[in-house]
Amino acid sequence: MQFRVDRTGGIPAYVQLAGQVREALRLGWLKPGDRLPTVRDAVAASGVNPNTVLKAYRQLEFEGLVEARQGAGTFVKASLRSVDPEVMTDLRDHLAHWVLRAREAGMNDEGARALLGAVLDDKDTEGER
Amino acid sequence: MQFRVDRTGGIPAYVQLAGQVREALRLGWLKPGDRLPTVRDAVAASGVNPNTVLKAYRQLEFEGLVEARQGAGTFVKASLRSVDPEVMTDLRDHLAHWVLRAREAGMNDEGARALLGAVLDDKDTEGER
Amino acid sequence: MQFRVDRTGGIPAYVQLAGQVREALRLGWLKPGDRLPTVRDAVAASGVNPNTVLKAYRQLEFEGLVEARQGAGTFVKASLRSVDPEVMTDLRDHLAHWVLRAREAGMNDEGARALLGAVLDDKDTEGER
Amino acid sequence: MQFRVDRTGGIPAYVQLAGQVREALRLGWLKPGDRLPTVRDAVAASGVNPNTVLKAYRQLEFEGLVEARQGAGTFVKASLRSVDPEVMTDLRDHLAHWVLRAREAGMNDEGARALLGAVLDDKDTEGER
DNA sequence: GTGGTCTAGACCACA
DNA sequence: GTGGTCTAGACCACG
Repeated sequence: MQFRVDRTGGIPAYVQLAGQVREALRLGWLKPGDRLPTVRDAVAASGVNPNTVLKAYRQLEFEGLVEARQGAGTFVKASLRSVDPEVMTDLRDHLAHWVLRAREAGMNDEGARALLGAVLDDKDTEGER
Repeated sequence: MQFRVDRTGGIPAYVQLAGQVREALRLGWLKPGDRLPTVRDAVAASGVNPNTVLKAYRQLEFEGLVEARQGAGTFVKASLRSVDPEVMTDLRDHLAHWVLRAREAGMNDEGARALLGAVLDDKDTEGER
Repeated sequence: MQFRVDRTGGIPAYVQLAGQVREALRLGWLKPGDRLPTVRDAVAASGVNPNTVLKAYRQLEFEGLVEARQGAGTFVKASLRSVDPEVMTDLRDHLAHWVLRAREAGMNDEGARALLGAVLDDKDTEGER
Repeated sequence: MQFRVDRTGGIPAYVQLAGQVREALRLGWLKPGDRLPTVRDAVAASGVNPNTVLKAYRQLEFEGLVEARQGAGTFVKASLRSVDPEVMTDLRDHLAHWVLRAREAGMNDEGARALLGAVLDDKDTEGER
C-alpha cells in the first residue's frame, strides 16, 4: 500500500487516497484484518496534511470498508474482491497483453482508460441494464 | 456528446465536464472543427450552473483543445487521437471481448478499471518509460 | 434552531451540534425541505470554528438526514418525527406537569434525565425487547 | 453497577464511564461508603483499557464524589440524591406510566429524551431559574 | 455568499 | 505512538 497524490488534476487529495485504498481492496492487495498505513506514514508517502489522510480514512469508515481503533490504527473491515484470485491472474495476463498491443499502436494510458470506459458503458447497453 | 455529472464523488463538476470532452476527443467522437454543446444544452444535460460549464470550457480553451468564437459557440481545435481509426476498432473489439469474460467471472466495472490501472502502472516499470 | 455548545463536559462540539439538529428533527422543529442555519450563522451562535460546524453537518449528511447543496445551503432531507403532533402536545403537557412535581420535590434537571434513562432501560426489560 | 461503553457516538469512553457512576449516585444505586467496581471488573464489562477506567475514576475523585484507597478500591464519598426515596419511587412510577403512553403513541427512547430536554429547557424560562 | 478543501499546529483520548 | 478534535486562516467550487 503506497500512496501517491497528484495535485494538478483538480481532484481532491482525500478522494485520491480513498480511491487508492478501494483499488487495493478490489485487487486483493488489502484483506480484512490488515492495517492501513498509519496516518503518519501516509503523510510521509503522499506529502499531504495529516487531516487530509484522516478525512480519507473517515470516508472509508463511513463506507464500512475500514475501522479505526483508537490508539491501534485503522483496519480493513470488508473486502471488495469480486473475482477468484486465479481467474483474476488470467484476466490480468490477457489485459496486459492487450495493453502491450495498444501501446505498440501508439495509444497512451489515458487513451486506454478512455477506451475501457467507452467499452464498459457500451456493454451496459448491450447487456441487461 | 452527452454530459453527465455525479455530485456524490467529491470530484468538481467542471473537472468532470472537461474530462468528458477530453475523453470524446481521445476516442474520436469529437474532431477538430466540431462544435461543443452550447452552454445551454450542457446545463440542460448536466443540471449544473452555466458558470460551471463555462469554467470547464475555459479550462479546455486554456489547454489549447477548443476555441470559443463569440456568438458562434465553442469549437474543437485539436485532436487527442493517438491511434489509427482501424487499429482503434480492432483494439476496441478485443477489449470488448475481454470485458465480456471479466463480467462473466463476476468482475464489476470498478474492478475492471482498477485492474487496468494496475496493469498500466506495472507495464510502466517493465516497459521503456 | 439555535445552537449552543458546552465545552466543559468533554463531549465533542460537533457531537453536540449534530445532536441538537437531530433533536429538532425529532420534535418537528425542522421539517424536510427546511434549511439549516448557514455555517456562518451556526458559528456566530455557538462560538466554534466553521470547520467544526461543517463536521457536524457532514455527519448528519452521512446519516441521510440532511443534504448540502453547493452554494445554496444545507437542507433537511428526512424527518425523525415518530408521533402525531397532537399526541405530542398531549404527551408534552403531561411531562411538563411531571417535571413541575419533580422540581417541587427537589429534583434537579440531571436527576430527571437520569430517572428517565433508568425508566426507559427498565421498560425495555419489561417490554418485548 | 454495570458499565457499558458505546464507541460509535464520538463521546469519550471515560466521559461515559464517569457519567454512569454519577447517574447511579443520583438514583441512589450507589451510596456513600459503597465500593465502585474494581478497575479489572470495569475493564471486563466495558472492554476499554485500564487506563481509561482509571481516568474516569480520577475525574470523579476530582469532583469529590469518590475516594481511592490504596489497595482497597475506590469508594463513594458523596451522594447526589436530591429527593427522598419514597417521593422518588412515586415520581418514578408516574414517569413509567408516562413512558408507557409515549411508547404506545409510537415515540422511541430518543424522542422521549428529546422531549424531556425541551420541557426542562422550557420550564427554565417559565420557572424561577 | 454558500458550502468545501487543505494546511499547520496545538492538544486530547486511548492502548 | 495511535487516531481524533479543534482552531485559524487561505483558497476553491458553485449559484
